[in-house]
Amino acid sequence: MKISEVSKAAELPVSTIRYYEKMGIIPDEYMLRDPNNYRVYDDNIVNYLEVVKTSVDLGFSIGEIRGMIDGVGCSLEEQTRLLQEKIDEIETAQQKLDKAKTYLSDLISSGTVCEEGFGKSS
Amino acid sequence: MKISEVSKAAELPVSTIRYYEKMGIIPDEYMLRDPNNYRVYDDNIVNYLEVVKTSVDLGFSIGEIRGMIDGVGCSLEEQTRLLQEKIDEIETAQQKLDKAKTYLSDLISSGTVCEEGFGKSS
DNA sequence: CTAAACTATGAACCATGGTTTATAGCAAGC
DNA sequence: GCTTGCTATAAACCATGGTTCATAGTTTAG
Repeated sequence: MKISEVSKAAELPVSTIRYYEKMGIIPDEYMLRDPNNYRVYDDNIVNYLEVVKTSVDLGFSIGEIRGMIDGVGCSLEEQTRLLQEKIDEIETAQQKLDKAKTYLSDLISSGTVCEEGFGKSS
Repeated sequence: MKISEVSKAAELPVSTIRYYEKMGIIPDEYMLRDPNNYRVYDDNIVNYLEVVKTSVDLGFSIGEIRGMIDGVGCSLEEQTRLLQEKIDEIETAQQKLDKAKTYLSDLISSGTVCEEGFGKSS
């Protein structure tokens, strides 16, 4: 497939696919160059990009995704450790969001939005 | 107080304080200029910056904080609506994190990290 | 054969949240 | 009065995640 076909199938802009390649998250085996230097993709690239999209949607950064690709060769224990690390990060983020929610809910229920929040010194 | 004193008291770099001013989140009443053009701050700036830090920590963007400052003059109903909007965003973010956590936990428990995640097509 | 459509590249651009740098004025100690 | 230290400004720089642009080669349809 050519890049525009991949773009349609994976629902990602052509520019993003080239960007992902530049960022190192398109494993070599999914792409080769034809004699014109055009990128030619394996059909599996579409499923692969779905996984990438899911990962991005789940909050993984490009760097983390690259780390996971690079980590495919490492031990199951190591892979599990990396995933657990991410889960811990997620839990920390959840606690922070919970705090934020409580803070905002309290502001609303106290009815003192202006005074407690960004009320000016006047 | 001069900017470096505020910096120490509020535990924010001098550069960040100037940046916040440029971004419009330092209300005028907290600062004036002395004859040398140096910034001179009201002592209340420290408490104000604590609120800003809390807000940033809670996930508010600079733009949102500016919006809240600008909104201080608007009705309580409007302020409450803005806060509720943010709470809704937080809940959406929490649901996303929950999904991510479940996804990762399932990967670990299934023991198929490589195959299901970024396993290469090989 | 020519023009439209698609591909390639590198570089510039956008937003976000700052930090760093370059250049210069001001201030206080010795 | 001179050095050190603090202040000022604008502009450049960093990372992140892309998008857009300029320029050029390729391919395909009429």
